[in-house]
Amino acid sequence: MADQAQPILTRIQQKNRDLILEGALTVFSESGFRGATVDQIARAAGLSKPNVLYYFGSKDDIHKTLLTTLLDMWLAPMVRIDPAGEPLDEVLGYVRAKLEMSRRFPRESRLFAYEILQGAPHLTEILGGSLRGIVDTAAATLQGWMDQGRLTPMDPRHLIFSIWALTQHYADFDVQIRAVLGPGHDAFDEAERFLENLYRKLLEA
Amino acid sequence: MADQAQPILTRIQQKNRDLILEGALTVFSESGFRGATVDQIARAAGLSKPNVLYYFGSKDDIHKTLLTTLLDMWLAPMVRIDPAGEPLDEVLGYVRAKLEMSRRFPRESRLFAYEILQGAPHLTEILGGSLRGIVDTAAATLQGWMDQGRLTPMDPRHLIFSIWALTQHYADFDVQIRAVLGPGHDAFDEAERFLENLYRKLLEA
DNA sequence: GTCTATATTTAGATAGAC
DNA sequence: GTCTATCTAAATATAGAC
Repeated sequence: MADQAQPILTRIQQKNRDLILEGALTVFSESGFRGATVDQIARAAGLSKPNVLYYFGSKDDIHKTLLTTLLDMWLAPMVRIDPAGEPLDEVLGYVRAKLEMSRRFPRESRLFAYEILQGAPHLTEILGGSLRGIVDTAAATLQGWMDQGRLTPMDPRHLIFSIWALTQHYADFDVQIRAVLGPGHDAFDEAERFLENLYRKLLEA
Repeated sequence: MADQAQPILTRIQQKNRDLILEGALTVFSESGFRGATVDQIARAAGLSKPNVLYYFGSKDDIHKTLLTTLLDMWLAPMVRIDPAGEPLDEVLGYVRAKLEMSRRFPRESRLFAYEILQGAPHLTEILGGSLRGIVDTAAATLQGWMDQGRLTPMDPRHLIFSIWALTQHYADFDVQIRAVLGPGHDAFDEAERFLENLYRKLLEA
C-alpha cells in the first residue's frame, strides 16, 4: 500500500513542480528575476503562493532549477554539429535549428538573456566550464573544415557568437523588431531566408 | 543679485543631476530597472537617497530620463549613413561605429537591452514612431543602392537588424563571451576584424 | 498538501529639522 | 539643498489550522 501511495503522490508532486516551472518561465522571461514575484508565478501556475514555496524552498530555487534544467536543451543544437557531415549543411542546419529555438522557445531565450545581462550569477561556473568545452569542441570541428578548405577561413568562435547573436536577437528584441517592421510581417520567416543567404555567402569556400 | 544666484544654483543642480544620471546608468545597466535600488544609485552618485529623490521625483523618473536622453546618441550612427557616400564604405562605417559604441558605452547598450527585453514600457511609442522612421530612411538608402547594383540585394531592414544584433551582442553578452574565449583575448578587437570581413563578403555586389 | 494569516525584510517615497 | 528619521507598500518567507 505504501509502495503504491508514494508513486501517486510523486506524480502529483511532479505535476505541480512542472506547473510551477512552466509558470515561472513565463514570469521570469517577461520581467527578469527581480521583476518577477512569487505571487505572479503562483497565479501563472494556478497555485497559491505558500504552495509554490512548499515545492520550491525559495524564489531563487525556482530560478536556478529553471536555468540548469533548460541549459542542456538550449545547447543541444550545437552539440549536434557533426564533424562527419557536410560543412555547409552542418552550419546552416545549426543556424536553422537555433533560429527555430528562438521562434518556438522565446521565453527560454529571454530567460538566458536576462541571466547573462545580469552577469550570470547562477551560471558563472557553467559558462567557463561545460559551455566553454562545448564551444571548444564545435570550434575545433569548424577549424578542421577550414583547414581542409571546405569552409571559408575565419575565427570559428566568433562565427558561433554571430549565430547566437543573430538568432537570439529575434526572440530577445522581438518588441523592437515588430515595432520597426510594422504589421504584416513574419519576422522569423524573413529571418530564415535572410540568415540562410547570409551564411551561405559567408561560408562558401 | 538674484540674477546671479540663479545660474550658480543651476550649475550645482546640473552637476548633481549629472552625478545621479551617471550613477543610475551604472546601476540600471548592471541590474535592470527592478533590480536597481535608489539606495544603490545614491551611493554610486555620492549623494543621499532623499537627495536623489529631491532632484528626480522618482526612480521611474530617473530611468525614463536616462532612456530618452541617451536614445539620440544611441541612434546617431544610423542617422549618419550618407546616401551620397560609397555604399560599402557607408555600411562598413556604420558597423564600425556601432561596434565602437558597444566597446565604449556598454552600459548604455545594456540599459536599452533590459528595456527592450522587458517589452520597452518606456519606449513603445518611440519604437513605433521615430525609431521606425529612422530605420525606414536608412532602409530606403540601402534599397536604393541595391537597386542600382552597388550593393548585394537583400532585405535592408534585416541587414540593419543583423548589425544591431552582432555589435550589441559584444556588450550585452560580454560575460558569456569572456567566459568562452578565456583570458588573453580582446573580444572587441577580434570582433572588429571578424565583422569587417563578414560584411565585406556579404555586401560585395 | 493546501490554505489563511502573519511575520519580516526591503525599498520607494516623504516629513521636517537644519 | 541636504540630512535624519520615518511612513508605507510590496514582496519573500513562515506558522499553523485543516
